[in-house]
Amino acid sequence: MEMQPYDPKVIEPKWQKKWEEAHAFEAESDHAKPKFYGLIEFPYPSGNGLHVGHPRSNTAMDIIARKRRMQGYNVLFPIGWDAFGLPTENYAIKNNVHPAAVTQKNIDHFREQLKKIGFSFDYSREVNTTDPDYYKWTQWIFLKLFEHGMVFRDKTLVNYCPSCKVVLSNEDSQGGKCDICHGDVVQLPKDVWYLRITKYADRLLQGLDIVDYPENIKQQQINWIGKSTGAFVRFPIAGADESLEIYTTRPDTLFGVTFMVMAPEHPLIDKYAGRITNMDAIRAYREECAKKTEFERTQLVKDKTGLCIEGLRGVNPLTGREVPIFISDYVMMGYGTGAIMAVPAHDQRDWEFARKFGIEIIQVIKGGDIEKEAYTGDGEMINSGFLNGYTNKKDSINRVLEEIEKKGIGRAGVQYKMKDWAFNRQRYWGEPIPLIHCPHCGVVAVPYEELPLRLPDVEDFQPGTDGKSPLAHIDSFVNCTCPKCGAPAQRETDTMPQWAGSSWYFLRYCDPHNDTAFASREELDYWMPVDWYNGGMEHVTRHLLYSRFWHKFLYDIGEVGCPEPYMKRTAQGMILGTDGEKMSKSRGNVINPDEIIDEIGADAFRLYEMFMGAFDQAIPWSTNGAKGCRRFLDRVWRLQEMLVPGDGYSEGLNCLMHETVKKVSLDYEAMKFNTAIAAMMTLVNEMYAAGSVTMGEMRTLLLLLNPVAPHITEEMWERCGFEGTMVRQSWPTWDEAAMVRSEIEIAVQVCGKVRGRIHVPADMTKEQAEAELPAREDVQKLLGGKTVVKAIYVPGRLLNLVAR
RNA sequence: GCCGGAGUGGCGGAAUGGCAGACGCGGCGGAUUCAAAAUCCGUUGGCAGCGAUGUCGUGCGGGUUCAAGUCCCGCCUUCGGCACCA
Repeated sequence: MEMQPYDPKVIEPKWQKKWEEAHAFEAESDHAKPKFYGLIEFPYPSGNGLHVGHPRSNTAMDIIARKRRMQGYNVLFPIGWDAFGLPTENYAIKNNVHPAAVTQKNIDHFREQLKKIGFSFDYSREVNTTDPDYYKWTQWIFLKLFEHGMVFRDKTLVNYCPSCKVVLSNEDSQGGKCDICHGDVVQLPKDVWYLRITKYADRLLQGLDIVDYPENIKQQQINWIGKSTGAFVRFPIAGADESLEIYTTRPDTLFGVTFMVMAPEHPLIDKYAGRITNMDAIRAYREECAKKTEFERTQLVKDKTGLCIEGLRGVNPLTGREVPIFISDYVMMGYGTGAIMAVPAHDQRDWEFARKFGIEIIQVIKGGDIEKEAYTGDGEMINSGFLNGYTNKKDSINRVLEEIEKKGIGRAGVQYKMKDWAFNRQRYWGEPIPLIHCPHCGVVAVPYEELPLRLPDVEDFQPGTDGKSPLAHIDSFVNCTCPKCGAPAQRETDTMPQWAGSSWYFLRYCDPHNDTAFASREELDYWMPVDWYNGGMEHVTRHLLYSRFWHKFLYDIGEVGCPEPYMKRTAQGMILGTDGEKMSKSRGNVINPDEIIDEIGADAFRLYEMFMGAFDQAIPWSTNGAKGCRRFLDRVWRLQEMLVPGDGYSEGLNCLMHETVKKVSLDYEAMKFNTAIAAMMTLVNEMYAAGSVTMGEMRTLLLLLNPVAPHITEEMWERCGFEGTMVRQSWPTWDEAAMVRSEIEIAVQVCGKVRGRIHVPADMTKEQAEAELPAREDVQKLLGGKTVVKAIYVPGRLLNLVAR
């Protein structure tokens, strides 16, 4: 009988429908079972539809989730939509439609695309951040943060994107570029709502010790948090009743201070404007600095600019020595105290500044050549009063800190590069911030029972030129009464950033339909923490940090039971265009997943995305490579023609079967999908070489391949007449004993070079082999008359003969 | 400048210190076909040789070792992240 050819267009929809009807992938309510919570970053449903990067991340977790089900776990593998955000809002403005309508359309399109790839998501737990039933709880958590003093308003210099017309957090403006439109960000003084993430800086660092993240992700977070230890020291201002406080990591160099520097925006300058004799020049310099873009300020580091503040002098609190105070934009207002003590002998930036302005350089640590550059190494302390003779940096820092505290001129302290999270956006398509401005009571929280505070319908989503959110123009939204005193009051009109909804969505998945809590504690305690979270590297210093922060806060107020949300994090590499460049519309190198699936089927598409290279590395797309994966599935399909009876493994394939089960099982766990698939390809090649496949061999092969290629394996499972569907079969096991061969082939090296191969008994010991093998005839032949000095036998591998 | 990766055939990439190049793509030869596609079989790192075989080969220069793609020291190139962070 002629066998039907492999036709994914028929079998893929067939099985997708069957799975859906059987609710095959819905998490079970049975809390007695061991659980596995696998998570992928929920997508932003953009108008462009799915790109080939989504399936790479999703397939990887899908493989793990499917394997876990077969291992007997109760698996939660959810999906949802991170749907607030500017691209949708901008599209809505441009096309004159409501963002909610755009969002719904995009979500429907995404869901349809994901279903076509056969991911084993639990669609019954879908969440959507723009759904009022969801953002009610985003607002609820915000109010909890507010209640606990974690929300504050401050007028400071903030990152502002003139093109998107929004204030951005530090995380959203890395490198001085807007994260949304990639345009230049400017610094403006603005009144902004902040979340006190810096209060959690230390905890966010410590938490990294108990989680399983790749080292580079940990490092990036550590660098972003940027903790440094040092000291705050007050330098009295000569002739005034006030001090200029500085932060330094090198208090041991206090005796080498020859000047001080303030940031251009430092408030003390205005306070003493009357005493400063060159205030006009100072004002001119400040204006010059304000005009510089982030790029100019950071890239032109070679040439330091600045100006001496005439009429203000600082006094070194340890030596009594008077030093000049400068203003310069190499000191930032946003870090430390906005002022520094300058030690040109031992800090390269101070050294360059001193050289330019002809300031004295006093060496206090022996070493280097301070005529050429600052010496930042260790050495014996000199010119440093009570510190003279100290040779250990730690000791001298401890000694000087002791002295500073004794004299009451400062204290030890820490600083972080991370800043508080600028949290409000002047845009429409986000969660309304549930706060009310009352003329009598100040800022008042919207009562919990009034949540969700819904987004009002508006005609015009365009942000105002006045820097206000579109909501500010809706009187019916803005005007309200104060919940405290009943007086007429006004609502906050800014919305939350896109990162708000994604900071806790993994909690909602645990209990997505709960309308009395964001999730019940019982469900949270069962499912949390997330066992395995896969996503992209671009979220390491944004979403990953923000959500850890929210989670730790919820933990502190007793709402969740675990201190870290994600036990294990992995990250996939980016898929590049066939030209090796990042995919982009403008380059015209975008691969459309729909077209690939249409051509080779979803299973081959999944297979190729996992096979193309190391999972965590960037990799260019290869059209032929993808076809090769389809070819492999065709070969698997045709194995049906070679089926012979037998539940076990045939003698010739027995070893390889066990080896492959082991290899594939371990490689999936390590996300080494490429080598797992290679092992299955080798097995299939050997089956062809053998000319027949037993039922038992077929069964195992289908089980191993199922997580990667679920449709074809289900279809073949059915055609082979195996029981049930594959979803809840048991994962195959291997037997180490079965993998031992009686005789093995090893390489023979002479002086480290391979000269030939011989067969030896597998159970030969090292001693035995080294004593007996050199004398063997086939070994002697390879020696070419040389005399063996030493023999080294590596069991199962090789024999190396050192010979003369 | 700092932090973290990566440099291996024509290409994507494999290799607990132990036979470099698994697996796939591409190429070449053959079978099948009227022909092509598809499929199947064989072959495929460079150089020399009809051949067995020899020889050179994992970015560069040293080193450790019986044995180095892998470990150590010193560089180069490249990608990603941060960056005047006191």
